[in-house]
Amino acid sequence: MTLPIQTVVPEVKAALAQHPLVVLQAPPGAGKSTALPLDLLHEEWLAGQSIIMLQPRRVAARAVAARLAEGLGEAVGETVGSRVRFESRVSDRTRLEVVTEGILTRRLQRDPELSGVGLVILDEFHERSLNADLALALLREVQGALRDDLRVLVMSATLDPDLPARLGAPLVESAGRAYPVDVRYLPTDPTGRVEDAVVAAVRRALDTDEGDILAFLPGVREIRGAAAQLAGVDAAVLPLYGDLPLAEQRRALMPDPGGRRKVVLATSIAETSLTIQGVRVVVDGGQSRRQQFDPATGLTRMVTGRVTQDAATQRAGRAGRTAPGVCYRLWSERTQALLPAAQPPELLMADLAPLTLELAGWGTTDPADLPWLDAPPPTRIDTARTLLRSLDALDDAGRITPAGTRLLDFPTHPRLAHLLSEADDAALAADVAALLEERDPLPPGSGADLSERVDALRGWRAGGRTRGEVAVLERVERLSKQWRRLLKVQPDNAPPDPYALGELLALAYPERVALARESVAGLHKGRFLLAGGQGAALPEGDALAGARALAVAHLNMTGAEGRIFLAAPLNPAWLAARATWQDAVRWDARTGTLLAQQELRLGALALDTRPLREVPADLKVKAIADAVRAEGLHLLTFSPAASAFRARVQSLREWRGEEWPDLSDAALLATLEDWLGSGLERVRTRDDLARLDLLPALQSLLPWNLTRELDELAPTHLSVPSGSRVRLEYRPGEAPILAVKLQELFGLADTPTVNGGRTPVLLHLLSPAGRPVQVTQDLRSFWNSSYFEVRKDLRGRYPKHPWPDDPWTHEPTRWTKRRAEK
DNA sequence: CTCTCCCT
Repeated sequence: MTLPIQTVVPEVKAALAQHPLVVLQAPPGAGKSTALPLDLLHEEWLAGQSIIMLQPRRVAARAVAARLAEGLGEAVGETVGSRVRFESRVSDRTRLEVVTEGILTRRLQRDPELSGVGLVILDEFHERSLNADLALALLREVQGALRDDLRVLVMSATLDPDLPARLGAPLVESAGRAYPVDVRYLPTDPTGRVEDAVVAAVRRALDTDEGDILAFLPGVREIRGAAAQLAGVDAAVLPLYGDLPLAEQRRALMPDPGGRRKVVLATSIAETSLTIQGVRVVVDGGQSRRQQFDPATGLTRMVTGRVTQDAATQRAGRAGRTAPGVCYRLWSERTQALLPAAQPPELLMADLAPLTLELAGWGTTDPADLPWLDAPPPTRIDTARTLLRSLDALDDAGRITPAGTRLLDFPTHPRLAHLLSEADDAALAADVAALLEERDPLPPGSGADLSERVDALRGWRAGGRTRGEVAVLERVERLSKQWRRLLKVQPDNAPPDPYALGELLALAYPERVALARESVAGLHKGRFLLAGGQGAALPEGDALAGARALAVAHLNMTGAEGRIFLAAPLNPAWLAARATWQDAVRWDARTGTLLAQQELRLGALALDTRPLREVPADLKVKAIADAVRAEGLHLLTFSPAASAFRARVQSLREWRGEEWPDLSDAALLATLEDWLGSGLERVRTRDDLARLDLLPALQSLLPWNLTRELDELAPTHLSVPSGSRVRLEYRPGEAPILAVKLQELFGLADTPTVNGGRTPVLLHLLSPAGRPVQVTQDLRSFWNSSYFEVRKDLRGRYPKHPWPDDPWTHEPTRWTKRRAEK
């Protein structure tokens, strides 16, 4: 029986002969992983060099290598080899090496030219794993700079019409091989529990359909709930998820030994990684749970969301592997159209500290320089750099340090690599690093103390009593053994010093060393402040609650306060030895006073305080300036004279340009230290602030050569015909107001001006009692017309004041008629 | 009741 891929093999060969980068799209069952690579081994352009094929999972890498070797009638390790973590099966004869993605990254670090390799195949590229994206970026850089003969074949199981164009690569398409699957939509209440809906659909399928049933749920909790509800049905109900011991996984994958129908309740592990025999019905609950990195806390957390279209297609396809099948989707056809097409690439969601360190080791200080398909977000890179600097792995320019280069020798997260490379007790470091990487071997509710886990591991390894889950302990021990080999140290089964555990954790999580908050009566102890500034609490009644200081390994930030799941006590003296005395000068907004002391600080933690005898002036000025910026300019009092000065200068800035300083609220706030600095040195309280005389400080902002121009162009007062000097009211952006009794202006034709004659004032003409009767900028037309109406209204009310028939010739006066006659 | 999946 020929495989669909075989019809396009000549096309793939021709494309690779001419292009360094080729995209192959082929659905599941085409044979692209298990047949095609063997056909490429003897191509002329390969020049006798070997092929590396990447797989995202270890199980898949081993299985694919086995199928390929079988195709040649050989065993793995001859022409076809495989290499995954903990297991290498290659020989001198190996020409095709199936490896997991991280292996290639390591190999590129050691040998950037990838000597002896002519072709790299990236399988399952549609998954867009972080390591696949990194591998592609590095390989394209190698092609451009070092190896123009190196070829890359990108293989994808789903159709992405943009991919070839975005890579500038030709596309080869192949058909797949699958039986038809009848997709039926069964909308359910989206506010209900997903396990209830799945259980109902499974019961229905047991009645109406034939064959085994595979149901998708978001996680272990929902799987357990559904399994409990299905306990009575006439079928074998089997859970399937990644953390399940291997024997139980096998029970879900194999036909039921008793010949009963199977109902497999699975997480997304059954989408691609594992194939279940005999499935004819898929029930898709429509949810999936994924990890998301939160740069604000440096933590990854689990997020449950809607399934994506490409994942739903994969899930449905599981019903058609061996015969025609049915897929029940527990949502509506309308919802289906609204689902996102695919998950974002892992690179955009993940913790980028490992990637950033790899790239620094590669010599790339700015990851943006690589030819990415989707570039890693710069803010995430910044977060990663901050962490890596705190681990002494990068310098301020983003270059890798000698200590950082040592971290790359440990194939694990840089945090754990730092723990391993800097620890005094290497045997303990190996155990702790392994425990931190694996799932908790102890059951839920076992408390947060790391030493309980170390005891469990060491007790089990010494052959004493066993606490915890053996399958997990075995995985932990396998990791620990790898670290012991690298560190050249023998295992140690003695009980460790608890403080030594805390110090190890502090190497990996420096921002999570924590100090107990002062306990408030009635509230439970065990609340801590982390050096990173976040608050976190131990579970109620935890044995660690009495500790003064902790090093926290695992926590979850749900609300304002995090929950601590794994930690070790820390000697407060150890913290103090790493802290530094710092002058702390702060404005206390509550009391409105300046607080000045010295604090023994480590990040957000203050371990001790002592009085500060002499307060450095610059710190004081900055603290008060920050307080004014936080609370607002109203903390200061602008006297009428100071306000008038600001208004005059601001008016001139509007009229004459930016040679006049900016005295707006925003500008004054931004430059507080400059113009008010020396004044702030004497301030201790909010009242001191309010009493500051701002006028001299504001005047200092005006260049000396403009002080005379200020008085000429924007005088404070104008003289009027009566002889009075009348105050002007300046309003930036508008004409200044001259408010004056109209009798004082008799005979004046032209409206007075400021700004060197360019800006007429706005006259507020007042009654003898000082009430405005007319607002005008045209005095001449006032005397000629409206004056007479005003006169008619007011003559009777103010008979002692002059109201002449001819305002042009009457003597201007500020007095009544009798006083004027005297 | 933190915990989908995976990797050096």
